[in-house]
Amino acid sequence: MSHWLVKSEPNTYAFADLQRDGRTVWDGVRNFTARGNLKAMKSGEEVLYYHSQEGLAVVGIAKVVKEAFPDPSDESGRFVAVELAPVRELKRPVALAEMKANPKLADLQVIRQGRLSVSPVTDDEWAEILRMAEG
DNA sequence: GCCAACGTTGGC
DNA sequence: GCCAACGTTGGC
Repeated sequence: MSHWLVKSEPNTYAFADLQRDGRTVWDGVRNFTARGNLKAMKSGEEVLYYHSQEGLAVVGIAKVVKEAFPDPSDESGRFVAVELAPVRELKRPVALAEMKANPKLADLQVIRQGRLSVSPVTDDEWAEILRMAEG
């Protein structure tokens, strides 16, 4: 099972919106690296939910409930979407600044490549972020 | 609000 | 196929 991280601007679609909706189509990704990551997601895999622009923290865990399919918002047919459902809110948000300050997370892809909206998280990184959130 | 980083587009 | 120009993202 792989783990992932997705970014969303909370004033556009916050984790609370996902909790309210129950599930959502994760569309609008227009970056080929991110597309590759979306295509690699398998049902049931868990995803860290990061708030960009405002919050700047991982706030919750979601899971993949539908694997990659053509992005309904993309007329070119080149991009894909998945569906995500909420798992739970973290006990405590883990801020980007904390992750940057943690040597165990030095290779976290979202830190190394800040603009990537969908990125993989290794098992060790996943465990470390959850430890930071929940002890 | 600014600016750096970087991915995509399009002309050649 | 290269590369300059452009647009967008996202942290600060």
